This record gives sequence, structure tokens and C-alpha cells, in this order.
Amino acid sequence: MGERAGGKGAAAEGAGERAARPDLAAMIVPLGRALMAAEQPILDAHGLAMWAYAVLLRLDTTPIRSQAALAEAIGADKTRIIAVLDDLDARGLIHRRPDPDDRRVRLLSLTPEGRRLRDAVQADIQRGEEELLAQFPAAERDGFVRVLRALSAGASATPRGTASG
Amino acid sequence: MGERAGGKGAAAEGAGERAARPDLAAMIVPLGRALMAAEQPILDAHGLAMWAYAVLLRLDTTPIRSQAALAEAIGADKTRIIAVLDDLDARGLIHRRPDPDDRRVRLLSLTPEGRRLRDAVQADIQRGEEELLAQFPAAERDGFVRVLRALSAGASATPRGTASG
DNA sequence: TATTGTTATACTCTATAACTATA
DNA sequence: TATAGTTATAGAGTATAACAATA
Repeated sequence: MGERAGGKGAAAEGAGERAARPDLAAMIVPLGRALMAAEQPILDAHGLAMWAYAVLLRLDTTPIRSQAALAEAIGADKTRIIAVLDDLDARGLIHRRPDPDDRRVRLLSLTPEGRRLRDAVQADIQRGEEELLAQFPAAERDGFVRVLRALSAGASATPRGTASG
Repeated sequence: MGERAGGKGAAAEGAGERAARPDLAAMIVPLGRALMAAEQPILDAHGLAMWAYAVLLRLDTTPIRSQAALAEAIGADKTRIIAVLDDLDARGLIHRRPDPDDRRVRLLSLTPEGRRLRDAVQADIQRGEEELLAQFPAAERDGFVRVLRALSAGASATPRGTASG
């Protein structure tokens, strides 16, 4: 890999050059872990597991027509969310019934109670997040969220299979 | 990002209110996964595992005096990095020798070759990241990296044990 | 035969416990 | 006795394979 010479940024030019900033992944991955850890007590207080919350979030966005589609949408394995759906169903937070048109697939939707719980939990979580962001100037904060949203949207477009499939 | 009704947080006040943005964790965690996936081919090309790269990065920052300290610094378990250190040592990328003052602890440092490899890999990785960021206006990009650095620094300050530790 | 959901199994990653050596 | 490192073991999380129901 010899020449990183003429390039634009040339993050590490000479032998002992240090990079101008840490790698994005090296910052984002631990930060993600920390944010999840911060969410955990809130989820615990509501008796929701992390994947269960992800399901409630996704169902609220758009009704989904099969469990496999839901699983893929939240980046989970289809076998992994079954127990989650069992629990949510038993607690009356979601509807899960066979599609009359094709009784193999399950129609998944949120019950009013599920929506209420989702809203309450998300309000709690985002309240904490806003406190975290409040320490920054509005312009930086705004740029952060804007870029994050765009990168996140782009990332979820390439969930697993990648380009070559 | 928009002023919501009256109260401070109140992200979702009424019943049907949708949040103004996705949860930070819901964006950051999948993004972290995607970034790691993007790094993987680069690491593979250099024969480095993810944790090995983390070790090289951390050793370059500051020489470390014990494996346990290194493990904690990169958010790993002390037992998990042993095989990693074995490999890096065998390949001549790090020095690992007993401290003469206390022969229980190992002094860990980067060899010149290890530094070269680290620089090469990081240059590759950050080149890709810069391409990713290039799509955004400089101001947003700047705010993003700035806030990210601050949040990341704050997060690593609370690695595991948390307050009551 | 193909597909959805489900269950059972195996694998990977990570954390805990037990052991060796130094102090 | 206490600590750093190592090894062995067990656990959580995840993915793969086999199965039943429906088309």
C-alpha cells in the first residue's frame, strides 16, 4: 500500500504522524454501548427488553406484514424476535394474527396500549439524550444530529448482504 | 431540531405524538455496526483482527504498564486480549516483557513495525471515512465530529462500573 | 415445490472461576 | 495475603439447520 502521498487529507503522512482524529468507528461503537447502557434502566423500569423496544419503535413507524420483514428492518435475525413477539403479544402490546389472504404470514401492529408504552419510554429516553446534547452549542448539535441521521439512513440501506450480495 | 410544546423535554406529550427524531442510540448503534463492517475488509487485508487493531491504536497513544490496564482502556476483558497480545508479539508488532521492578506486570509497547502497520491501516480506514463525510457541508461535518469526539470522551469516562462501582 | 413461522442445534463471543508466578 | 497474568470453564447472544403449516 505504499503511496498515501499526494492525497487530499493524508491523515498519516510520515512514519510517526498521528491521525488528526480517532477513527469514527472507534468513537461511535463505544458511544453506542454507553447510550444503550444509559437506556437500560429506563427499559427495565418499563419491563421492556432492548429488542422489544426496537420492535415497538418499528411497528409504530409502519405496520409490517411479516415477522421476517420486521426482523430485517430492525437488523435482527427472524428466529431471534419470536420470543420477543410472544411476550409483547401476551402482554397485549401488539397484535399478531394470520393474514386472511395468506395464512402463513402474520400481520403485526401496535395496540393502543403498546403505543402508549412506546411513547412513554421514548419520551424518557429522549429526555436524557436531550440533556446530553444540551451541553453543545445549537449549531454543533444540529450538525451532529443532521449528519447522524443521514449516515444512519445510509447505513441501514446496507444491512448485511453488502454490495455483491 | 425543533421546539416542542411547552415543557422542557416532553418529546411525546399527547397520545399519538411522534418523536421529532429517532433515538440517538437507535441511530448510533447500527451505524457503528456498519462502520465496523466497512473496516473489516481493510483489517483482513492486513491480517489484523478488530481487537488487535484496537490494541495497536491504544498502545500508540500511550505506552501502558499492564495488560489489565490496556484491556480496560479499550473496553475489553483482560482475559480476552491475551491471545491477541500473543499474536501481535509473535509477529513482532509489539514488545511485551516483564517489568524489572515488578516482574508480575508486563510492559507493553509498539515496535517500529507495529507503528508502521497501525499507521497504514488507520490511513486506509480514515480515507474511507473521509469519503463518507465528504458528502456533507463543512460546517455540519465539523459539528458532527466535534460533538462526537466530546460524547465519545465522556462515554469512555464511564466504562462499566458506573457511579456506584 | 416454495415460503412463513417455529423449534432445536451449534457456534461465537464474552465473562467468571480456578491456577501459577511473583510480591 | 494480595496482585498480574494465564488457562479452563460456563454463560449469553447469535446464527444455522431441521420441522410443521400453508400456499
